Amino acid sequence: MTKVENAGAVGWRPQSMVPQTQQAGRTRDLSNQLKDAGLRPTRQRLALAEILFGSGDRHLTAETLYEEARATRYPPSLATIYNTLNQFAEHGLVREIALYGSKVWYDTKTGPHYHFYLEDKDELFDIPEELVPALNIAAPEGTEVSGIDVVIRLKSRRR
Amino acid sequence: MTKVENAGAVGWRPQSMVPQTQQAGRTRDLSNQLKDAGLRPTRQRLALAEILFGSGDRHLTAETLYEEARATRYPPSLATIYNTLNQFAEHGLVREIALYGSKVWYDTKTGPHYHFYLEDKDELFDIPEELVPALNIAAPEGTEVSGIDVVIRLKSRRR
DNA sequence: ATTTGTGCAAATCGTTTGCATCTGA
DNA sequence: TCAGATGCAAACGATTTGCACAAAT
Repeated sequence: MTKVENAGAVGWRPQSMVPQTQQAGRTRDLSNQLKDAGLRPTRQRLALAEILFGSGDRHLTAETLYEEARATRYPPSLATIYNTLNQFAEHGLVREIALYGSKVWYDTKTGPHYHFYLEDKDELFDIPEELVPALNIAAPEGTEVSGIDVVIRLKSRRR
Repeated sequence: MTKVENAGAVGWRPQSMVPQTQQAGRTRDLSNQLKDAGLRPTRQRLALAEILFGSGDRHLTAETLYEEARATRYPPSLATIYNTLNQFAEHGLVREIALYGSKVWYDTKTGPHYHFYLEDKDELFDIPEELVPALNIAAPEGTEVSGIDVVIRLKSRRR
């Protein structure tokens, strides 16, 4: 990754958390959502926002998003996908997810919650709230918690 | 990373877990430890094993290990460092740690436990057992837990 | 004598960046 | 008008791989 600067956009944070006008995601709304987050609603950003926030919560990688976006009216270049995802993350519209050193995943659900990662299928999904016990671990002296990442890796039960 | 095959060596696992003759890590022991794990005790592997298991638990990246290994009698090439770490991981001598997309970390402590990651310093360390509540989350139908990764990110408390 | 490991350099993969060109306010 | 976006291709950093050579059994 090599992104020391942008280190502020990972995991959930107590902070901001822009209101996410899910559903009824008309362009108007998405446009405002972007503005509220301090981002200019450009064509490609709207295209991506539509994909990301148009329907329920999503878990995807830059590559996945790129593929989906190719079908839209203003398909962004791969570079723009990366740039945009980073910006969205910086502005709290999506959150990054910690996984093994390969690709970075993005989650449109920004609040605190944990994940299941299905190894065989390379799929990521939320762990239902009710299954998660509160994880109240005291931070060491002089530090404070900036985020908590929990990933439970799963494999299909061997026959 | 691009390592779909070797996907079996991550995180803690209920399985094997070769006995780790910590302390008193004489070459003899290390050599046997490697043999027990099914790996030929070559010079460079011994050099790495010495660094990894010679003293207490360690958390490091390929780069870190490479640097330390340069000082030994048979300094392995960077490629060998990577190959060896992968092998060690596959054979349960070390475990990989899930962090944000940059480098992969390795932990010489293979049993189940979680981590604190100090963002400012790019340092990783264990969370003391007693602070960790058991995380008993039921795996979805047709799957079984293959590993649990918990990382609590910390930042120095802002003055 | 075989099999396995090692080193080097080249190759890959995910991601970032420089720069000339567009676009939204 | 003009700061901010976008696209492209080149640059990058971490990791893997192909192949000729060396070492372990």
